[in-house]
Amino acid sequence: MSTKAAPDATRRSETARRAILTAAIDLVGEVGYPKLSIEGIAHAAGVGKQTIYRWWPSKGALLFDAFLAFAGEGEAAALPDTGDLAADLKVVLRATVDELENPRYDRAMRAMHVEIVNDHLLAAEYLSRLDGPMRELKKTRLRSAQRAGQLAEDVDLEVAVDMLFGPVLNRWLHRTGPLTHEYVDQVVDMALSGLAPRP
Amino acid sequence: MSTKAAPDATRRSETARRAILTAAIDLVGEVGYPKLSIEGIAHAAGVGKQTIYRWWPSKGALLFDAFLAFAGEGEAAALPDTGDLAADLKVVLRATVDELENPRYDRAMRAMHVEIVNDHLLAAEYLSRLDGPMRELKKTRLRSAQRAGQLAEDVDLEVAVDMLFGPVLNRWLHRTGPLTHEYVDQVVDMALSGLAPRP
Amino acid sequence: MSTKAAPDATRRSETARRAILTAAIDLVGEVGYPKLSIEGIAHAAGVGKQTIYRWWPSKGALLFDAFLAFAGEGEAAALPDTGDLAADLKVVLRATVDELENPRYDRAMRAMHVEIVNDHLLAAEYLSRLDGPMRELKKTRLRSAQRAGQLAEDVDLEVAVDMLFGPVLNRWLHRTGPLTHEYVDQVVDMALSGLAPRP
Amino acid sequence: MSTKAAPDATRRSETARRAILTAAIDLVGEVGYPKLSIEGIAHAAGVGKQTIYRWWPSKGALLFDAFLAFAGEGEAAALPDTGDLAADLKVVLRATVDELENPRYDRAMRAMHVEIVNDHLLAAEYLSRLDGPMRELKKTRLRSAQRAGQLAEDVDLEVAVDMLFGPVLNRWLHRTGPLTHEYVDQVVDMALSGLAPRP
DNA sequence: CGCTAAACGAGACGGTACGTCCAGTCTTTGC
DNA sequence: GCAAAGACTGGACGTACCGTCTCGTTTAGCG
Repeated sequence: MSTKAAPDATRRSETARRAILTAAIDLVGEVGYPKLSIEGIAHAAGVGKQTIYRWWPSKGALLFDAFLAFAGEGEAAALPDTGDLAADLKVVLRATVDELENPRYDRAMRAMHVEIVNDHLLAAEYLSRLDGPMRELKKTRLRSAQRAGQLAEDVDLEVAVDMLFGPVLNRWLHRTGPLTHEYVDQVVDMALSGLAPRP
Repeated sequence: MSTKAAPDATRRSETARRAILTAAIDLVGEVGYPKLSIEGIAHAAGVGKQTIYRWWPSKGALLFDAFLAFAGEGEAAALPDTGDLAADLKVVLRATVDELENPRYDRAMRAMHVEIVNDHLLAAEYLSRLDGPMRELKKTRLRSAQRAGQLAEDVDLEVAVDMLFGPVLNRWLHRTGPLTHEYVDQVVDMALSGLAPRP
Repeated sequence: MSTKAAPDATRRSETARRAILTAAIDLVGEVGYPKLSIEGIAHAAGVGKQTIYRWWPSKGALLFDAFLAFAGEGEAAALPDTGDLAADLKVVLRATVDELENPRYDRAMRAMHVEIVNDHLLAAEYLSRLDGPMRELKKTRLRSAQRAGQLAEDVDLEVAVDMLFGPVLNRWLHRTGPLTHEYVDQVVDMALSGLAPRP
Repeated sequence: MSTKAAPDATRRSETARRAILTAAIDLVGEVGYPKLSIEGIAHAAGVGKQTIYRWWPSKGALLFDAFLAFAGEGEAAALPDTGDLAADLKVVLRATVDELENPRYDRAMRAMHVEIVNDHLLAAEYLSRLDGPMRELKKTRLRSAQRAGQLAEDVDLEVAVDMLFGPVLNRWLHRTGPLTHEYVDQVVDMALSGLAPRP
């Protein structure tokens, strides 16, 4: 039995919640993650610090919610399926890099990744609430391709998703090279046809 | 012309430098990156804080040097080349995941990545001093394979490296799944033969 | 208009305030003024440094408040007035030197003077809150003596106070000689009758 | 037997010594005592820190020497003796307040007093090398007046000096009022004739 | 006159304290 | 009766100096 009363979510102020999430996203975009502080968010949101601590266990969790609330809003329910797997994947990956090139989105996304890298719980949360659903959509599209004979039957879809998105995400995070449409096209083509020579 | 006199490197204490780098690596392994402090490193190294600030501009730069000093020591000069590309790549990637599974290495590596993600200058340093040389070794091995007809002639080696290592690094950083030998074997096979069905 | 919000005095913790003042006086008595540090006071008072910086602009101001709080507590409302001016003044000055001989008081007092000597604002504060009121009491007693014909009518009381207390304070601060009851008696007698021979 | 070789005064660099003393006086006049640092003096004098530490045990001792070297240069060998005691004393005291009103002198003098107040050894040094000789001159003049019948025969000259200079020094140090020629005239007159009414 | 030892400038070193910022908790007050 | 406001303890930040300790480089005096 806990001595500390759990906050009663029914009484939660929706105004405050929105203000906090908005302030968090705005601030991380303005000052960058390393200079982001709870105090700064509270001030910008016109909210007491306690109101933040009452509802979020960590800066990462707050950032995560903020990210979900804004980035996740216009999320598609399914990936395009024109029948041409390569073309569809290129569309999706090009959209992804376009998003990542937007400085606001980029900064928030990097901030979230920084938190995830060092916080197991947050990583789990991320997997189940953001990465998981997205991954499911991708696997659905790949499964459709598999049925259409455009993907080898013995391909592990989980790994296939990694093959397509891993290189791109990695290049973005580590800035190992420019993130262009040409690059993602190459990745898609290479992933589909393989590095080894075709007979 | 700078108004601030640069420290005179010839008078630098090698003892202090080693103690600081060692302490940094040790501490990041013990307490993790978010709880790592310059003050803590200085104390553990038996060194004044100023001695750290005199020689490193940021915690990230220090971490980077520490990482270079220790992780880079036993670095191979070339990747194995037995003639069997797939087997060689699997050896390398298995060794990589083994390293990443070592908690000490894992924590230091994550710490460095966190710094790199938010610090352009450090990222550039990382590219030129750590990632670049490693990438060159990988490309050399792939080039050899290309000459041997085990790799398609039109493959962009830069992207090929991304295809092989990106998925693994990504899974490690984001913990999207277990990092096993089986997984890297799958990645290598899939990258070489492609996702599309072979005729 | 200030950009920095002034602290809200109504929310101030009386507990912390008392602990800080007490610690300041105790520490200056123990380690002496030159080794007195804000950090030391904060630690001894079980208080965060910020709580000191929030309410006092300088070490001198804190010391001054501490001094006021403790030394000023048992302050007399008026100087003795038995009708015998010389005797009354000797009583007061003897009490003063007794206080100054108390090492605790002596150290705190010296510390305050050091701050005052180099800080105009603090000096002004000192004049209005400590020296001024005391001086008024002294002048009141002298005025009474003047009415009783024991003091020349054309004597400037301000200067008269200096004549009586200046030599004693000076000898104390500069240690130009022993501070004894005999000495203050001499000062009083000499100030009243003058150095020139009486006819 | 000491392990530490005493510095060999015969090899001492007169250039460095002068540069240090000059820099000390200049700096204390510019930045004030509380912001005066050994490092700053060394830099301004174009001298290594060690050269200061080699020859002076403390900042106070250095300041004291600097003060002696500059303030003591034009020191008179005797006080004026025109036969008119009051006039002579007024001349001396007016000259004193003029000096104290010079900001450069004022700051250096205050700095020295601060050191003296908290350092017994320095205070003793001050008494024997600066205050003592000056006091002797003053007593000599008073003794002359005593012989001329302008001073009561039973007056303790030590205390008499305090009566004349104590009030002025005190007003200067504590800024209890303006330091004017009128003020010192009043002090001299009052000290000579006494506060009590003359019959 | 050339050797040598000390003093010199420079500045890195282990430290202490500075004054600021923020984390996370606790308290008061206004709506 | 909740939440804004914000004071509280705690502790890391990056800076400034402390006093000590080498470094090479003059420089003085002796042999």
